[in-house]
Amino acid sequence: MDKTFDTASEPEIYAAWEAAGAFRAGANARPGAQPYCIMIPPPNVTGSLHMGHAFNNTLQDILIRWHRMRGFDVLWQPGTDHAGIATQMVVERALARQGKSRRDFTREEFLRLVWQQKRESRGNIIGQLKRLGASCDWSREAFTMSGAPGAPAGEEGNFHDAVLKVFVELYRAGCIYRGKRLVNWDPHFETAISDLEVEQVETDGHLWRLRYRLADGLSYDHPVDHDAEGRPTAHERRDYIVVATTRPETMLGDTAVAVHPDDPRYAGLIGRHVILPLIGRRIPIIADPHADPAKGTGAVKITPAHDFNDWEVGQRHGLPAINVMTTRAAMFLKGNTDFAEGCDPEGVARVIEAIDGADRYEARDWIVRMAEEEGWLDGVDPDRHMVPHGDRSKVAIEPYLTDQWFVDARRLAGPAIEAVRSGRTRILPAGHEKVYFHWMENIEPWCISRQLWWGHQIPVWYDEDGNPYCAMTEAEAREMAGGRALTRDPDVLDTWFSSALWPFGTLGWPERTPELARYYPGAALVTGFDILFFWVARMMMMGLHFMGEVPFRDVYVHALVRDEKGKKMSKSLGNVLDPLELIERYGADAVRFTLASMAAMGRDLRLSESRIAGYRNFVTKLWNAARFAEMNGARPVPGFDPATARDPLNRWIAGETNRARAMVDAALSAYRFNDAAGGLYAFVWGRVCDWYLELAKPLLAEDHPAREETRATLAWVIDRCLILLHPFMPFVTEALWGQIAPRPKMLIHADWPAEDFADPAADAEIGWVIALIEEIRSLRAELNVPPAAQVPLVVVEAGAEAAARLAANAALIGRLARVPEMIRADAPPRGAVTLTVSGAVLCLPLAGHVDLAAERARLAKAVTRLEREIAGLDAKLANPAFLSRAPEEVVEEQRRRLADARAEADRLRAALARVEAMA
RNA sequence: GGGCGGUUAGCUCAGCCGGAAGAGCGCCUCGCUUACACCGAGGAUGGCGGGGGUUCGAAUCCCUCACCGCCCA
Repeated sequence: MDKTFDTASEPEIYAAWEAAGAFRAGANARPGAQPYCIMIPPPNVTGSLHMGHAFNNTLQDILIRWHRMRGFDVLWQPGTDHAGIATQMVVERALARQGKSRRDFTREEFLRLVWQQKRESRGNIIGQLKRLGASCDWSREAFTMSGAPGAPAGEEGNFHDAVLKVFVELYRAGCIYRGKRLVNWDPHFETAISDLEVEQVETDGHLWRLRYRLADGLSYDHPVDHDAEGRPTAHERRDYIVVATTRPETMLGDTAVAVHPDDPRYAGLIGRHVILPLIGRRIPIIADPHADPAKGTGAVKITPAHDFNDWEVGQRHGLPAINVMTTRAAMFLKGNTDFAEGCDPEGVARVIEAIDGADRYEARDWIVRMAEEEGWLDGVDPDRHMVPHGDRSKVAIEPYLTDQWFVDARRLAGPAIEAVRSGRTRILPAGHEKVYFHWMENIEPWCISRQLWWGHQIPVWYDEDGNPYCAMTEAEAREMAGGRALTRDPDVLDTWFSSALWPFGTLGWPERTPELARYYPGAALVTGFDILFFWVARMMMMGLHFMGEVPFRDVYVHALVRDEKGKKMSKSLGNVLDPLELIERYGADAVRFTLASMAAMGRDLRLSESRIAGYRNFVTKLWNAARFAEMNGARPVPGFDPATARDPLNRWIAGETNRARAMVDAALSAYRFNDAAGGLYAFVWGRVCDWYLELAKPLLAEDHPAREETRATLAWVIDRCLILLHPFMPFVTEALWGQIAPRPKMLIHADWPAEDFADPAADAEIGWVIALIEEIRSLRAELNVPPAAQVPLVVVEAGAEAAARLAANAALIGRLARVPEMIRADAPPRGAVTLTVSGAVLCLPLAGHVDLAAERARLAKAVTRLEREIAGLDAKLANPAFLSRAPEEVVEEQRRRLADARAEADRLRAALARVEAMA
């Protein structure tokens, strides 16, 4: 065996699992097994594996492998989603490099290109998941566009049917409708996006104050000074009203000015009119609570077609909505009759001349300049405010008035709220339930149409009069239309609309497949907090509506992976740790184990490379433990039961092993991955390697009577380590499993143990021996005894139990504590150092080696510490309130501690006295 | 503005249904003892963010303040 595990062999191991069909649904299931199903959060088909994916899929793989070994009927359903905007963007960018755009192609031609892109990209992310060790059933790989018209060979799933069926049924149930609404419009991609795809970005901008002249020669007194109570003390005569805005360019679409109904400053102006600068449109001054008297000037311009709040105001007051922009957020003025109506033709002509077709920001600059030149700019203040941006395009989104399709989410939300409230689906950590409820209870209509080509085209056809016919096929729609000529709605559905069907669409729905019956609902969903709304909430709604049952029992929401400084990893910050690079350097096992051990519930994790290196060392440690076993002839003995071992050491490690197994089971059942990983680390390194292997060395000597038993136990322990670690570190464990012995099954299908063995007497004995060895080592090191010095152990007093333990373990103690012999004596020899072990008085005669000053310091320090503890315990036990109110066992515990501390302090004081006598 | 989370050893973090402050990494001192130097042995290091309170007892529960982060307006 080599000295380290070669991580370059990980892909071969993966290939062996795949070749054996080890990941197939139901593989290793025991007869009558319960199903255990996890749906992978489908990564974007054009994406590549980032830390979040690595984390998310590591956790899923741990759960999956653990259940598979326990004999459940396991399905880990993999797949990708078609990521409408992102994928179309990839193809359009490639075309742009050739100086082409999608408009140079027909829709069918373009889609062929996208499918080609999909097939090329798909291998990326899937290959990366495989590199991580994800044991998904790849034979069932799904895709959210499978079976769509134009899908090439190999893409003939029926997901498209499922999506259309869901649309048609929701439409017929009245849960989907079309309407002209203000939507979040992405001017870069020229499509509507949903509320959730909008990011609010705090931006430094300005608040411009514009003077709108009052119509009809009107003027009013505006307060310009106030006394302490806020009563106006001075006024100014104005023939204009000042509105404050962060977006002057939208003024061309203004249809009112709003003031607060209770704002005394403007009370007299309500119902009057102003004349819009530049174009001379006459618009009313209205009273609406949307105007905030404390903000800006208290008067706001109202542009219903370009602002959500203004849209609401417009609805309340019956204002017209004038759209002044194109789908690219350039000014749309020429030939815009809504815009020109009622305006001064000269002004309109001038504005068209200056900024028609100009970008919204150029238009802003021009308008501000005009305001300055013409004297209607009242002032400018810097203003930091939130600007909505498209989460994909990163450009400022434009509220835009168009016809779009919406899901009446409110109707679907009810059952989804109830399911979590009643506990049919648990959200972990529970804190996220609150967030879920809050969002669900305030849910807004969901805009599901996208002005893209790549996606599920909306199954609605229109006749010449614009009447819609919603059906699964055009033929059906035509029948509904009485044979009239139809044209199909060109828009496609939001990708999340199809992802919402993932839990049942991947299992064959709308067909009633056996898989659907067996694996729905899933056991768990493992996902990041960021898509709780995008995805989880929508799966809940769709699952309940179409399956009548929740899509999963547990939702484990994990945290975000950040860089070591706590920053969110992002490409623009350049702080991205590439999981594949880390895997290349440290191996997938180390990366996985790191992620698992940092997966404390509900807390973000900061990933640092040194931590990964530490767990790479752990892989090596395990490897060398197995190597040690091999070198000592420890081979697995079929049917060996460590409960039959006689030596306490072997019985002890058997108990430790079973406790470790129980710990892992408990931790994983509660999704406490970090506890499981940390506990395994402590067990394998801290118990098995540091103690069992060392203590076993004497027993493995050629002539030792317990040799065979110890070999068998050692092999058994190593096997158990491999089994327990396998869900976390699948590669190195599988490699060792195969190397150690020929096996009937690969480790991935090994049976997870369930026995419950413990021998308290052996535990107590070995615990005592370990404590003694630690004590001796510690003393020698602190007193600067040369490592090579051989010092005997002097037994001054020993109870029956201690004497027996000493006798039985003399060889182990001698080797690990470097005491070649044990001597009996009636009193501590002069210059001997006393050990503190229970049930015996033992010393080390260090007269010749000891550094007296160091020893005196050591003892004095220990005595001081004990005295402090004794004083504290004394005070506690002297407190009548404590004695009467604290539980009996707690009081007892304190008494015991006090007695122990006193006894030890006495011993140390005696030792200190001897040292001082020698000095 | 509303909500949520964080503040524990030099660093990254556990512990938080209240009863002796923990891990990993780093650091210091020893050590090539035939599994492992990606190692072994030993060691140092903590007003558990500040202030109040509840309690016999608080890192853990309550209130409050400060700073940091996230989500929603």
